[in-house]
Parts: sequence; C-alpha cells; structure tokens
Amino acid sequence: MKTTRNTTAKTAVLEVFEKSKTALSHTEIQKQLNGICDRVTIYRILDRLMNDDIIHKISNLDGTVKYAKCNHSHQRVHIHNHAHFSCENCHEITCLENVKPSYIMPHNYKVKEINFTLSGLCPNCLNSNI
Amino acid sequence: MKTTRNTTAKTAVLEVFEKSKTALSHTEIQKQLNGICDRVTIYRILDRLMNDDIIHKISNLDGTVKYAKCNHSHQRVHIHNHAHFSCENCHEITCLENVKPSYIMPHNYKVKEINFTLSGLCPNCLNSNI
DNA sequence: AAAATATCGCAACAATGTTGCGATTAAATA
DNA sequence: TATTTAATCGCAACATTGTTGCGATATTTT
Repeated sequence: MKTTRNTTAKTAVLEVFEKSKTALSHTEIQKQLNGICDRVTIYRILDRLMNDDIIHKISNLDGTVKYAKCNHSHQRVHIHNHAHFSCENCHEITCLENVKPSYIMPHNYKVKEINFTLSGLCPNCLNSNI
Repeated sequence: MKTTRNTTAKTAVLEVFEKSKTALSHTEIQKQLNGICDRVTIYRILDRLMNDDIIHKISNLDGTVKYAKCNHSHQRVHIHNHAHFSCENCHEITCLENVKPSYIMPHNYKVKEINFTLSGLCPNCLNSNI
C-alpha cells in the first residue's frame, strides 16, 4: 500500500491551513507559499490531504473551489455533512460545524451526502455596517 | 434600457431546456445544439436567460456548473432557494422544488441565500440495482 | 425600406486543473 | 550510517471552462 510522506511542501501547506480560520482556494494557498513549490505540487498535496481526510473540498455557489481543514473533534467517524457560510462581501468561507439542516425527501431517492452552503454577510462584515 | 431579442440560437437553447428534465452543463447544451452556434454565443445566451430569470445556475459538489429552467409555477416572486439532487451514478442533476431545509444559525450571520445540494442515487439508478 | 442596436462569430486570452516523465528526496532496510 | 525503494517533485505540455474585443450580421423599431 502507498504510504504518504511528510515533505517540506506538504508541511508548509498544512501550516497555511493551521494559520487560516477560513477555507482557502488553490490560488490563495499558492500566494502564501511564496514560491516554495510548484503549482502542480500544491494540487497533488491537496489531493493527498483529501484522501487522508485531513482537509475537505468546498465548492461555492459561484463555482469557485476552496479547501478547509477537517474538524475531527469528538466524532469517531468524520462526516463532511456540515454547513458552510460564504460571505458575499469579503468572500471568506467558514465551516459551520454545528449547523445541520433537517429536510424531507421525496421517496425513491437514496441520499448519501449533503452539501449545505449559506451566503450573505459574516459577523465581521455585518459589524462593519455595510 | 436593453431589450432582449429572440434569435435562432436563443430559441434553440430554450428548446434544449424544454426537452430536458435535468439540469444541463454548457458542454451538454453545446452537444445538443450540434454546431448551430458558437461556444461563446451559448455562454452569452445563458447569461441573458439568467438575467431574465428564465434559468438558474447550479454549482455541484465537484465544482461542475449546470443550468436549469426556473419553475415559476405559482409564486409571484421567484426564489432559487430550493434543493438540488445530484446522482453519483448518472451525474444528472434535478431540482427538488419542494425540498426546503430547516436549520438554526449562529448569531451575527446575515443569511441571504442558501444552496442545498444532496447527492446519492436518483430513482432511476436506484431501481437499476446498482 | 432604412436606421438603431442587440447579437453573433472569430480570435485571443486567462484561470484552473490534469498528465507524463525524468530527477529528487523521504523513509525503510541492511 | 550507507543503500535501496518508491513517493514526491518540477517542468513542460495539454485540456477544459469561461471571458473580452471587435467587425459583421440580424432583429426590432421607426
């Protein structure tokens, strides 16, 4: 089986995620890495981190894709079915770990995963009187 | 003010939407149009149809973008805050007009729009014993 | 029929993501 | 510690998706 290695680039990417409270796009990560590694390498690191369940992918309403660290906190099995909030002003995406929607489905559908994204103004931008 | 015109290409695109029960990507529309018009024209038609509130945009979990006809049925004001279902087998996206999630938000967030996408198996694929 | 302008086609570009391959380097083994 | 193995990297090249400018065309109004 493939074992995953700890490389300079991977460590650097993880540090970027540690420092950030919000989800990050590939481009944002690349900027913060400051040329430490190639663009392609970042894509491959993100793939590995997703396989290892260390980060997860979020695709926004407008089609942009971001990544965020998983919060494994207390659960034994990690589930990505939490909500995300996308601020229309600062464009930051945050995970709302505790927001879980309830809903009623029509019959004959088998639901395996849900994606729930809310958008509007985040607390920061709301306080800035916009 | 800009008035929107009825052109051959626009009519053709609308027909494609009429024929389809599921949401369509730009590429899927292009294939069905069979070279009737340019790739760019389709993008511009989609933009216009979205402005006119005739179709709406859906971005899927995997980052793919699709478009679907709006269902104006009975409401006076059209709202896009309904759910979408994405089949992991046939990759079709359908609008679940009647599924609306309920949820509890943390304070200090102002929610203006929600996007709720479920994925799994659609009735068709579920019946095919997969 | 003529005028006004929305739309089109083409070319060119930008952003984002993928793949192949030889070179490098982390980790296991001797 | 030195050697070996294979995971990872950098580079180049390519694919897909979406955007923009501009002269030509077609729809709608006058």
